[in-house]
Amino acid sequence: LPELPEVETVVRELAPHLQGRRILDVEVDWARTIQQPQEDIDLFCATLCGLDISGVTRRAKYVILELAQDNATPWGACLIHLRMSGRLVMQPTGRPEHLRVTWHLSGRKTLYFYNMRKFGRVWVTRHPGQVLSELGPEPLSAAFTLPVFEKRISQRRGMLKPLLLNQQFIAGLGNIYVDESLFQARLHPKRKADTLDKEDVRRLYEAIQATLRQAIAKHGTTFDGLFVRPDGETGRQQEGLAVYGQADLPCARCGTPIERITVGQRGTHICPVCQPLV
DNA sequence: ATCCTATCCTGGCTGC
DNA sequence: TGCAGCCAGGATAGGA
Repeated sequence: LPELPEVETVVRELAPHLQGRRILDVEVDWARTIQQPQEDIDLFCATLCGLDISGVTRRAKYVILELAQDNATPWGACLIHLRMSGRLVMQPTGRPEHLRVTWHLSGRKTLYFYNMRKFGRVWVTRHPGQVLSELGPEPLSAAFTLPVFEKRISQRRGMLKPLLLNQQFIAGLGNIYVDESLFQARLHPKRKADTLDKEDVRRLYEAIQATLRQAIAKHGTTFDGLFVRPDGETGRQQEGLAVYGQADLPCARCGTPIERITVGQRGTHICPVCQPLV
């Protein structure tokens, strides 16, 4: 399930293929993929054609294809959100199933967007900041300091897990890395944000960053076969997961079987001993 | 602010 | 074996 580390992996590995290339033609095979201009395939394609990809970056779980005219004048961006099952790859899978968008580029390169469950969305906009305006801070950015996190969390009272999944509170975490971060911080996902002391908050802050950094270093998690890298390879972080998908297996810290519970209607994995609900 | 439900989707699994 | 029904999961919307 693509979260921040998976999207970061996609961006890093796509960039050398896409940077500086011109968009020659675009095909859309499922109109509802196009979020902006909403479901207007012809306008979407006409807008993109002729523009150049000047950079490939990330914000939260969005891939950002920065666009320019004549490789010089900034124009705007094409945003791609993979949601559950989206894949951005540089070669076709051999089967046309689930192919939603195709970008034909200069230099005989082609970018394919596959999306089995049709949740993924694509935007083309002159003002990407407007689409991204509601997102919370980037957890690995220099601006996301411990004092910033302390202040934000002190203003909340809800359960930790739904809070960390809230993209307006902090951007980029999903089900896997929230569970992993809470385990590493030894905090129960149902703990209320206003019951944490300063040391709890510090551990959570460190755990979020460490969890994301390690996952990026391992090129993301391919847990269910959904996430693949642009070259078709899988991630490696699934081998390093401590709790996610580890139900009934012994906790690496204390040996107690990992439990799968439900928190905020979401499947959740914990060690009941290491993460007590005080 | 917080919490719950519904919606969007399909492949895979469960149970009869 | 076959098939209906359920579930996961990111994000958002609407109601309590």
